[in-house]
Amino acid sequence: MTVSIKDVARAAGVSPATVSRALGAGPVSQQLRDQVEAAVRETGYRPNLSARRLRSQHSQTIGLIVADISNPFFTAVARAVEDAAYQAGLRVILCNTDENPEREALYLKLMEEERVTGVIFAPTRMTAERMSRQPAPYPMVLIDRAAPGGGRDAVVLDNAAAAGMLVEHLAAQGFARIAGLFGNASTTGIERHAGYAAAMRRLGLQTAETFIPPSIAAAEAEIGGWFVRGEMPEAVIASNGLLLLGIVRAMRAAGRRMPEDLAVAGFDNETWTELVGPGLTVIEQPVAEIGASAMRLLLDRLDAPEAATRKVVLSGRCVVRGSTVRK
Amino acid sequence: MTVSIKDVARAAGVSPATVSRALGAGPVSQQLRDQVEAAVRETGYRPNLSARRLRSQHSQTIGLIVADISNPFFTAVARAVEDAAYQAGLRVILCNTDENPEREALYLKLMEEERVTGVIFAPTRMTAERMSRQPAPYPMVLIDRAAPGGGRDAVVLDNAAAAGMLVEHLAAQGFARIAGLFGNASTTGIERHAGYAAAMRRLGLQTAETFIPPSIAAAEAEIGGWFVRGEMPEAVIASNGLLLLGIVRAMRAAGRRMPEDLAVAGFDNETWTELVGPGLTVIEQPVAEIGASAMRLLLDRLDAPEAATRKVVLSGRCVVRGSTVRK
DNA sequence: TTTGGGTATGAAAACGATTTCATAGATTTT
DNA sequence: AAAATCTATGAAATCGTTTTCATACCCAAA
Repeated sequence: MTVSIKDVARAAGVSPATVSRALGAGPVSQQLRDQVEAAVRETGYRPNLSARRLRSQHSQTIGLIVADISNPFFTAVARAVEDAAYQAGLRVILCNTDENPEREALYLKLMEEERVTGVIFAPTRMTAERMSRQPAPYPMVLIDRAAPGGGRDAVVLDNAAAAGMLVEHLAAQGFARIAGLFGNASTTGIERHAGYAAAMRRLGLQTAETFIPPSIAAAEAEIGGWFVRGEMPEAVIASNGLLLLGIVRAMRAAGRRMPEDLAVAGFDNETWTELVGPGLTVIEQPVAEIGASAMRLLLDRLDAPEAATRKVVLSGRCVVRGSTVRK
Repeated sequence: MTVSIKDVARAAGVSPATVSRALGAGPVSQQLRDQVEAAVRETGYRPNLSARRLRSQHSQTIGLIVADISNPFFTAVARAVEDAAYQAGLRVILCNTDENPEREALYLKLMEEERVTGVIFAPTRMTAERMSRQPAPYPMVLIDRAAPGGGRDAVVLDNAAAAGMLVEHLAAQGFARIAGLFGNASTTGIERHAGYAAAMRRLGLQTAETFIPPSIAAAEAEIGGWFVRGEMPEAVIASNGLLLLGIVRAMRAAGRRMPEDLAVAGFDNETWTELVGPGLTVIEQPVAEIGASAMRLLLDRLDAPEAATRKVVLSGRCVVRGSTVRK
């Protein structure tokens, strides 16, 4: 039924080995090369990647495991990774864990069974901790969230500094009671909180932090509660795009205005952040550079499996908009 | 180096065939089954999917080729497809073409080489036309955009009806000069235009349509031009999320208000549409159902390769918000 | 002229699993 | 008790490639 390299060999009047060499980079005379090419067209031959991978023992494939494919941050990073991988002649298997440790384990195992060359992975906090202890069965680069203790190659944002930038900007605008809303599932939430707390302390301000699950609904409920109970800060920082969205929703529902009723700042410069209300002040991450750096680290790791682990820390950019600027 | 089924067999004191059967569904005594299980743990064995697929001649994998992974419509559909595929014991390879026919061709070929069981595909207009002529080398279901002439299984929105709903809603609100902005790369743009034109004719109104590339920048430039030249309609319909975003941007840049200066309606109920200005009136697509239906069609097709092709047409829902409601 | 070293090619082994086929033993039927 | 049927297991073939190994040829060097 399916046409194999043998059929092509027969059609071209050569041996299977020659077909393989002609299709690859082997030494084959121009004449036979042409014959093979013609036979391929004639027979409609398509190489079988499973057979190729099995025999040659390398998959030319990397895995990219992200926490949430509907988060623009990850789609942007994925795009950069794909571009770089394509340049290097590698294919990418994209997997989405939905921040679910079970699915993380599932995909990590699957990558092993696919015999991937390497993996780029954005783990939940739980799995990140495990990562720093266990050795991986394949080269791995962590993105967005690093393993505590740093036993792994990683590319991350300078989360503490970025959170500090937001606090300082808000303080400079005259806000003193600055609250923080942090995701409790990833290490970024922890780090951003640390940066927030440090900056507040530096400025002699009192912290007011809340850790919640990284969902729109959780943030909306939390802020809604503040309104109901009347315990309002002057400003609030959200540690990711989902929480930011929840805050905006809650404010609309309650008919409050930014920044008069509550100044709002957050992370991730998604397309819509410039369009709601007076525009939202956010930290913009260098998404393309994160993806490209991760790929670089992975390729380097393939060359030198035993080299010391490296951690690339990139800086965010503070995009100031109306949501934090007093008129 | 790598541990194979033979190593497990040796460790368990049985033949490789028995290991294979124990791991799969073969008839094996409980005692040997336990021995094998212990040997697997002991050796750290992981099956080699390439070998398995090569021998068993089925990949248990489907391809999902979408036009733009950063479009929430496609991420939502992808999620539904993945869930359904997982239920059916199939894996999904997700590919992103960026509306680029070259990348479409690349991935279609790759799917062949991966020997996928089937493919779910959202083609550009150009490729959709080719699809209706050429037979596919594997079962295929089109989503979002159908092949003209309908030689393929497909799941689509009733685009004409949906566009008609928007026109009628706007007309009912008292808008008469209703312009339309349509993407020129996909069949959806064409169909939505047809629905728009038909509804306008029905209502005795004059059409004013523009076809542009599906990008934020293109829409922004187009609308910006209208403002500059002062040739403003009362309302505008955008045929997809990107164009809608461009319109909103142009209006903010020019300091215009919705719906006073221009009523705005569009497609795709993305999270941010409820948050900008007075909220945007949009057609909400049944994304989960689209993904689930596509998977259903594909599974049916696998069962009955020669059955007549089917086209599932789903209805959109009109979500009315402030951008089209006169106060 | 003989020898040596490339070079292009084919035959056959190998990759790691599944599956067919054969067989020994247990169980049922006559 | 003999024959027939099942059942669990192992040996070996097989999937479609790539890669080693052997070989025949050609050309340059001795």
